[in-house]
Amino acid sequence: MEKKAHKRCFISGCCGKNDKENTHVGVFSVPKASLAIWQEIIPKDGLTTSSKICSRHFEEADIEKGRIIQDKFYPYARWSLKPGAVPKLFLGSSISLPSSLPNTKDAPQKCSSSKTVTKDSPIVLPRLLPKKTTDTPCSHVCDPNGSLPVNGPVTHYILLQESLPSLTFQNSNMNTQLIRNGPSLNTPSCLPPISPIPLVQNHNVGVAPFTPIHFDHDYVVDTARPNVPVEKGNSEIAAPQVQLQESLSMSSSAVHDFDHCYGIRPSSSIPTVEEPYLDLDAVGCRDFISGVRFPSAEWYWSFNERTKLLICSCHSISHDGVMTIKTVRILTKSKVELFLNGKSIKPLHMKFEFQMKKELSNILEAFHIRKRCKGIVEESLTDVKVTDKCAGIKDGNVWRSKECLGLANINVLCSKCQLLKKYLRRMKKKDPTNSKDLKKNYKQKLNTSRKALQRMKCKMEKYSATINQLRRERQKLIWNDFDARIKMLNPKEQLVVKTMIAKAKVNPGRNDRLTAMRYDPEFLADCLLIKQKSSAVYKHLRSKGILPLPSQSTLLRMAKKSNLEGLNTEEAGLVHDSDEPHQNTFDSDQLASKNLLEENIENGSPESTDFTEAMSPEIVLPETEEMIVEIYSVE
DNA sequence: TGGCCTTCTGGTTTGCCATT
DNA sequence: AATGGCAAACCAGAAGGCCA
Repeated sequence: MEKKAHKRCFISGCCGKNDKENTHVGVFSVPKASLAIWQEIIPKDGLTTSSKICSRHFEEADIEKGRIIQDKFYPYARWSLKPGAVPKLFLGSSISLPSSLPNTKDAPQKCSSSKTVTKDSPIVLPRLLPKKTTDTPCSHVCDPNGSLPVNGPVTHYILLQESLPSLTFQNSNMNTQLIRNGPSLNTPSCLPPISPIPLVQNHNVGVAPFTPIHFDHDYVVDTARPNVPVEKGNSEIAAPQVQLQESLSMSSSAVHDFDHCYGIRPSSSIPTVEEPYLDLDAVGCRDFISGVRFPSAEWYWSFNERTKLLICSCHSISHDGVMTIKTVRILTKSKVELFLNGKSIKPLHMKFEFQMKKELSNILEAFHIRKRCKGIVEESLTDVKVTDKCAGIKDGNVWRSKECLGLANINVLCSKCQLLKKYLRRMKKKDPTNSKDLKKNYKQKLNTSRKALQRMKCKMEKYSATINQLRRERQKLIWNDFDARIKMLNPKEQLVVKTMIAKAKVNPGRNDRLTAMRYDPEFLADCLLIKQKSSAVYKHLRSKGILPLPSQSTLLRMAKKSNLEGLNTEEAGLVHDSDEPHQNTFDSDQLASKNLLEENIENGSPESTDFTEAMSPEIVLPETEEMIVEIYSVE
């Protein structure tokens, strides 16, 4: 659909909008404020505010096509001209841009981009342009399938970075030809020589192809080895086996593959009797026992002719009703074995050999005197918890050693049970649950812990005081240095830093609002100036935290207040100290604003005709100008 | 072809809330 | 009560679309 003429560019008649290749071409209206300037620049008569000028007549820098946020470009749906932008390119009325002509719509649009003028070039006026170019609307036609013939001076090119590695270069006097995927591109000789990029064999990896490789670990994977029999030549392995075989009296011909070598000894419990057993008849037995004195009347002899067993026994019943049977068996003519309730015992400090009958009588006497080990009957030890490794056995409320000797020593316990008793007492101390006075122990522990806690608190207070003192000293040093450095800044910079510090001291309320923040009036005045110059910049500076700027409503209230107070600029803090040797960073801006205001006055601005008259409160000025007048009226 | 309307964008004003 | 902050409503200018 052909664009209507009134929407075409006033200068070239191009359509604007999107061309055939969907390349966006903006069309701008003539700003009212710039109409007079544009009429002077554009030689064609009849330019009105309703006229449209396409973007091809403006430099790229004058067109806002989007914004960059965090290094990412976000294009505007509608392009706009920057303030003060004027058309500079192809301003001749008779010229028609190649890609914008209605009758050359099929011409590729990319050519137009190559026909523009570089920024360093002067403004191209109509007289500098070719008088007649309509016959050859595009002097160089882009052929996407072939090479690009250049019939005229080419001003600039776009080099694709990703194409560089695959390019080869062919130098010539005038042009350098770039070959990329078949089609060749001509580049001017003015372009700097492009050094070929070394090809890297690794794909997409910046690693040198011959970088030596170092492994962190060395693994040797070996195949599974069969179970090899032990060779006889290996003495380290074979020796234990031989030893084992010898110890076990096993056949030496057998081959074994043992992991461990254990030596098994014969039991030592088998009594080795060197002397022959007592072999007496009744008469001989009577002769043997004659002359042996009994320790008491309970003792008596007994002899079994069949088994040739000669024993001397004693049955006694204790006061608690426990029967004890002590037996002395005559093994040989010089050895005896003692039994207690049928169990062989070997009490300490007793003899088991004798030479004379008197010595046998002494053995019986000693055996008679010795009392039976009663076991550990202490009530406090009945509930002691022991491990499985304990050598004691609990029978009812009586502890007894597994190796109880049967006969007590001096006390009522044998030596084994005596040891067990000590052990049980130790376990009782270790196990607090076995303690009767558990509550007492806990109280003692509690008191001990309280005392320890008190000591720790005292230490902590002492250390805290030390830490706080060190912190204060450190802070003092920091602030001294900080103050010294701040004083090196100019007053405006000091004000900014102080405002930042004040903002940092404010406790953020709900929603992180710094409602307790109080700005310096002078700082607020500067903020208002920034806001008046560019609201977008102000928002950016504030949102990004570049400067500690107040909210817009704050600025507005401040401005209103200053107006309501009868332009009392000093109270409103809008006046800069004229005696200040350092000029703040906005002085140049204020000067520019002042100049602009004066220009408006000279041009017959309806607000005022004289600068001094603008100070009069009767004259109603826009707030922004009023602020500027306030500032410079004092200066 | 000119004018009107819609849409988009940025700026301003207002009201409400929270904190000191 | 004073102050700061935020969000929504409102307004203005410019770009683009539509229509007689």
